[in-house]
Amino acid sequence: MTSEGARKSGPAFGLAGLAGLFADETRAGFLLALLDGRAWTAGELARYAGVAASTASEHLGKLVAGGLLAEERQGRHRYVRLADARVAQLVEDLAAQVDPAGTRRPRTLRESGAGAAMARGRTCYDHLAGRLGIALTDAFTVRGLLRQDTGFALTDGGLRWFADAGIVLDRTTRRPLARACLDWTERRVHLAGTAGAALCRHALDARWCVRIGTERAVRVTEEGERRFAELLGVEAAALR
Amino acid sequence: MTSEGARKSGPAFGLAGLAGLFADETRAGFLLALLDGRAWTAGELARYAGVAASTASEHLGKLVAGGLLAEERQGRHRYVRLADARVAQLVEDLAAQVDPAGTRRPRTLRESGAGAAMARGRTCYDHLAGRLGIALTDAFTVRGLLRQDTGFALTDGGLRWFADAGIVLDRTTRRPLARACLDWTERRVHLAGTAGAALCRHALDARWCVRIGTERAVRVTEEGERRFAELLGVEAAALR
DNA sequence: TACACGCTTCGGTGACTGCCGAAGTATGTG
DNA sequence: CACATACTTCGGCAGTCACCGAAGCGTGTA
Repeated sequence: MTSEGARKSGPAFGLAGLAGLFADETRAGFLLALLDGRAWTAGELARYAGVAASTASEHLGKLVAGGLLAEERQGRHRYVRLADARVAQLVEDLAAQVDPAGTRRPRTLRESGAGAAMARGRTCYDHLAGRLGIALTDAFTVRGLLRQDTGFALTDGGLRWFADAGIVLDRTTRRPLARACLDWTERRVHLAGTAGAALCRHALDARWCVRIGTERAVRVTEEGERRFAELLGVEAAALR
Repeated sequence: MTSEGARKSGPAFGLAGLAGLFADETRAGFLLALLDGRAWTAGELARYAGVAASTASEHLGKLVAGGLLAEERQGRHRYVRLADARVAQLVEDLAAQVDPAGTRRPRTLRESGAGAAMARGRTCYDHLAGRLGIALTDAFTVRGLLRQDTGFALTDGGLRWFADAGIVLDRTTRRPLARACLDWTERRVHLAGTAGAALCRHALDARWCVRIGTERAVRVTEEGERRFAELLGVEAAALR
């Protein structure tokens, strides 16, 4: 059974084939790194994972062929990012299944500096996560904008909230408006889906939050504290 | 880096380790077979997958050690089943990501006899799936019992429906009451979660549905047709 | 007690795969 | 046109892993 040539952008051959793409430490590291939603170059990923450029190149070839990554060539750079929100969700789901036991303690410890900022607030693919994401999600819930007791869905009040805040929700896609994403450092769910993405995008555009450095950590600005207090009744202290 | 002895019921070492458990055709076949929610013996799985008993035994050891399967020894039999609903969901999610392209056409064709019954109605771990599951989910939705436009959650009317039907929902667990499960033959979502499981259990207990043979296919009884029409306004034709 | 059966353990084998460095190609720069 | 940079391809190596059959162990049956 030889390779038969790259199947056209299709997903891997089967459950086992798909899982095989995740089943290598280096590739898994790539995917987790790419969970920040940004595009990385092949070289960045190679250095990040500590492998030779040639090795990274081969891994990227498999991930792209398997449909997990999208690539974009710009000059001599090869930018890759997660193919879509479905893939991001899959990576999250797998990671959430794994981390419950806290298998990553050493790493959490090692990077305690950057780790603290990441725990406070960060992006998870295209929505807000960390304590920030959870605080906002909790605020939505207690104010009756988000219903979590019988599933996970925005209420009519929630729809109004987005409209009032001037955040447009694209309701034409097949992606769910609201979905729960399990934060694997906090073990709590936060708002993902179209609404989570729109909120995150708006928060960054309006500078309610800003990215810290090149990592996916984010910090709430003073403007953000004011707006979150005003619109959701969230105390500033909960965002720090 | 040797095995260091089986980690106590803990999940696999990391994302890559977990994925590695799925990344073998035989093990993946086991997991998909076990998606019926029943307990299989080691021998049954070995014959099903077409491998030697010794090979199956080794695979089961890994799956159990990785926390994906629960085992129960009875005399000279070793029964295994999916460890819990979280694992079942993970298998579903992976499978759903893979099948979009219809990679399994040949198999669908080969078993067209049993396949037709499976497409009509079946269980997916602990809830109803196939056209039956989708028809019921649609009925819930159009009657305002289930909200899918802003996420996926039962409405208050939905809670009343379950109460009126005499189906008790266990709301003490951390498992969500309602979740969407993507059916990978129909490419449509259907009701899973605590409510989906309770509905399925009740439907089987009350003989609204009966299992066909040893497979996971189910058929709606005449009593079931009456009750589904009465309680949800579903036409009998939609259930056949 | 003898035998059948289900499962497990063990040794060996073949295939696969991740890794590297070296050489090659394409792109941007002095 | 050289030269540096980013990536890819190739050959080779080493480790891992799925597989089998044979032998062993424990359970249920004649």
